[in-house]
Amino acid sequence: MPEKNSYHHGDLKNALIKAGIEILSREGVNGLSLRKVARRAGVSHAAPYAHFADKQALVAAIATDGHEKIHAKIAGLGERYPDDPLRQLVETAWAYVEFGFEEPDRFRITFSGAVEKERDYPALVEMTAKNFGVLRVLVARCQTAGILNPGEPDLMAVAVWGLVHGFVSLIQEGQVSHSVLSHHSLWDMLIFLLNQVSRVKIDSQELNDHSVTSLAR
Amino acid sequence: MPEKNSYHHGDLKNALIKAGIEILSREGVNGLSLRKVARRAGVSHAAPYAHFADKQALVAAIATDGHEKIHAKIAGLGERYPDDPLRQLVETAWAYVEFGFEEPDRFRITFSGAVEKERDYPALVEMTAKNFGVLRVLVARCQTAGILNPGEPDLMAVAVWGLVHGFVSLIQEGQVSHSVLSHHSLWDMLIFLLNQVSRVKIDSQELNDHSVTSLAR
DNA sequence: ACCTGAACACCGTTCAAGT
DNA sequence: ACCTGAACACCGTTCAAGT
Repeated sequence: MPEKNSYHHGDLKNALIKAGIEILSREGVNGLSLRKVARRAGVSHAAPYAHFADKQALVAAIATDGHEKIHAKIAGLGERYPDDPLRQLVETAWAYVEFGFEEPDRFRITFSGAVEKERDYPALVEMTAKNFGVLRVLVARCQTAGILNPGEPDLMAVAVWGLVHGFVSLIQEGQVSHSVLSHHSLWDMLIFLLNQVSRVKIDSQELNDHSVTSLAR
Repeated sequence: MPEKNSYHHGDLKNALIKAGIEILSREGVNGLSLRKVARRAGVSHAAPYAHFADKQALVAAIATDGHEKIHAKIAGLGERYPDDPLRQLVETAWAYVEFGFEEPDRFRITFSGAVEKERDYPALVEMTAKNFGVLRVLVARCQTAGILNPGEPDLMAVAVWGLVHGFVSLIQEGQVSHSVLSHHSLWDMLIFLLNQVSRVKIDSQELNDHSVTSLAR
């Protein structure tokens, strides 16, 4: 779709975001540089400045893209599992875990503050609020159905999000000992965590399509 | 205590760690550079390489120091509040929250994976395990006392840690909306979270010496 | 054993100039 | 409007040489 004009790129902005995500997954957060991104997109190292104010702005765009990916994963769960808010909650949490383990560095940039001043990037703030909104509605629905503990939905949403986010982060950053990890699958651990905030017993075997066990870090 | 010999520093290694922590709190993670650290310690930019293999090694030393600070805060709570594991748990969680908000960048380096390969730094791994050990023992004690939900202590410790860690991280990285933050104090939010994993009702007013409300980010 | 100074490859950012 | 090339200040790391 981009015009391959020799001089003008056509859609350099999106090409830079895409190149940034690729470098991120290959070389990690520390390996991401504007000059590498430009090189990979086939332009000079000063070209990105026509589309992004600075490196932070590109990072913010990558973070926004990450939120969009999460949104695409969880937005349709309401229709896919109608009248089953528990299932929706579990699948939402699992989507979060999957994102964290499949693309750890992208996850880090998206959720773990690679962007210094979020409020300077309205698109990022908006996507963050959008995803939190989806979670809050889902949490409220689970509370009405007697699945989740009562309490203010905003706080309960923060609790559920924090629980899953902390879980993914701690494992990802190598804070959880190998012995704990070797005795439990990610799926079983997640279900254990969700049972903490749940009023009904969530059975780990209820659906075993999520049999991710190894971490190999 | 360090000999102020004109040429030899005496205890440059610790001086570099200290200088690094200071730069961290003044200029943030992105502002931390080996050359700045050397400058602040009053040595040439190549001098640190006599004590640290590379920048990662200095960062690992700073992270280890952060774990030591946390350990100093929580290790004595057992004697300070004997026969009151609930109180010990709440104070431990609060110490974690305090560390996160008083020194956000140091917290980030300590817990949020600034160190790429932890297993290359045995002192860091050891301190991480030590702090997790304190938490696990405390959690097990709370379970015996009927305060925390039952379940394997290792998993339950990960759940409690993840809950608090995720809470601190999400707020710190600006992921939690301003409207949620303006309606609840950090203390009340933490108590709400801990009530999720608790079998007894933890009263927020039980002790109100922790009246931290403003965030002003 | 501990530290310095020069050197190298890399980076973010700016700016006049080209298309 | 979009991109290039040179320039500047900064960084991590290495290494021969000094104390």
